[in-house]
Amino acid sequence: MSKLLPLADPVESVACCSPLVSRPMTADEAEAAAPLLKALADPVRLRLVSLIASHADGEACVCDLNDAFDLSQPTISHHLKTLHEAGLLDRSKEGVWVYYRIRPAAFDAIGALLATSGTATSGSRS
Amino acid sequence: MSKLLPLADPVESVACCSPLVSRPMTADEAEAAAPLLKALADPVRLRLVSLIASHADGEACVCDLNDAFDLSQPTISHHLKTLHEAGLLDRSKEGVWVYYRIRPAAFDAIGALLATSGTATSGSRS
DNA sequence: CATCAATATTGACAGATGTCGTTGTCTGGC
DNA sequence: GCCAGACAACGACATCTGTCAATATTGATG
Repeated sequence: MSKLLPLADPVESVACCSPLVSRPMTADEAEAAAPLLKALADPVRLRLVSLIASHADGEACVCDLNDAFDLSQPTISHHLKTLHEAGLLDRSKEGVWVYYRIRPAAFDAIGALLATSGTATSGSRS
Repeated sequence: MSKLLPLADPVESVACCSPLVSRPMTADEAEAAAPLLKALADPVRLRLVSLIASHADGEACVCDLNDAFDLSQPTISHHLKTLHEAGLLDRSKEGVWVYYRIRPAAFDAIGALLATSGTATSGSRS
């Protein structure tokens, strides 16, 4: 499920001038992958994800997140919803509080995507 | 340059419940990183990058790219400009033709970012 | 039950984005 | 010098997005 695109065979990739990926993305694959990146492509949401990831257990309460921004509560709530609907965050309610947790699989998928699109797999020394 | 955020010490990360990253992203870091993702967060641009990456040498002529889509030439040109301005693609003119090439460093940066935000570093088994 | 605190939902609005048609700018060939 | 082809820039337009204020919902508590 995290295999969005087949990478070219490692052996082949090492050779001088072979393509970076074995075949281009299909339109459907692109349509499926774009929403994940879109959800992440906002400074506020990036920080939200980062904040949650930097908490112990990779989960954080909305009340903590609200305080980290100068934005209104509904705005934060909206961004969290966006991330949740994209499948990047899990939600769980505990009493009055709501906790959001990083969903690792989604980030793995994006990682695979990027390794695919560019070169990021094994850190090219630029 | 590709180090957008410091990961938690590997040693610590292995321990049960320590944070995934050593510290959250700053607002400035997020503002800097978001445009890269935003440039990539579009189905057409994803396919463009993918198409270029799947060409030998990781470069492709605009004329080839235009034919792969049902969109107008100006639209493709616009998307290529977006990717170029985000630093994801390099441009070079050869006679009448213009070639776009994957810029690996930019993708490395995004890769580091994601390893940071989520878990994608070492393939978590979901 | 009344009230308060934590989140979500709704509605509104300015600004960004994707697309197109048209026009402009090169470059190479006649 | 002129024309045709490859690509970029411009202007227009509909849609999407981020934000807020106001309101609703839900759970704990007195």
